[in-house]
Amino acid sequence: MDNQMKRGILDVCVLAAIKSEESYGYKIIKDMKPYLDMSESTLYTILKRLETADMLTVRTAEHGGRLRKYYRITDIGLKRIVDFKEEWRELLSIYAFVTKEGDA
Amino acid sequence: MDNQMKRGILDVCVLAAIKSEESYGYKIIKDMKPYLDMSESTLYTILKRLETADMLTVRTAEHGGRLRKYYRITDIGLKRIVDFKEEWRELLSIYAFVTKEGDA
DNA sequence: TCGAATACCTCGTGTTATGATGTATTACAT
DNA sequence: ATGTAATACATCATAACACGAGGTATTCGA
Repeated sequence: MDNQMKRGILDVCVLAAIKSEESYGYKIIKDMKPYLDMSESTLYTILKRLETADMLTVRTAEHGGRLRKYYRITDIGLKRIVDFKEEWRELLSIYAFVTKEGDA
Repeated sequence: MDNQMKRGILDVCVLAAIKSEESYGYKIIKDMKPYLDMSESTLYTILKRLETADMLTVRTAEHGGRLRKYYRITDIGLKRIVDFKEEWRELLSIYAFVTKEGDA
């Protein structure tokens, strides 16, 4: 998918990936893979951003001799998903505009 | 709607606005208003970009003592709209991902 | 033993939406 | 006649942000 197209939805995708249970970077990318490709550099940037925005919390834990950072969604993060659903309605309206009238 | 969210669809919206018949900047903004707010600076940037990409052609004509630049979509522009419909399917899949499983 | 997988991170770059600002003319109300 | 909105175009600086390239370090299977 187009780079620009991804803006605005990547954040929400990451939040969705940790919605039901906490997860960590490497796993989030793999979970999202079937739906959307996201580079590691992008993911870690987003995770930092979401943390700053208090949409998720982080905890570091050891796993198999390596450190993992587990991310858990917050109420603010959950609200972001709800807001996205609102925005989706606007998107539907725009999609209708793009595909309507004198359609080629 | 979120600023970032608009990326990737603004181009297509402008193309859709001139799809059935040529139009000009000021009118395009008004036509899109019910669906999406776009500032003038954004529109003229996009029009320039689409022209460079050969997705539209321009012709200047006088109207009521003022100059207007009329934009007409090209085959490449029409193809862009078709491609967008493809991308839309991916978006639907992402939307499903965001709203599914353990939904809050 | 050696590469792939796991797991994290930073930095520079290119794209781009927008507010602020500018230039002109026309239309309309006061 | 005077001013204000509407029409119509454009540029520039700025900030957001996705990504490739590059870096570090450990574990595990061939």
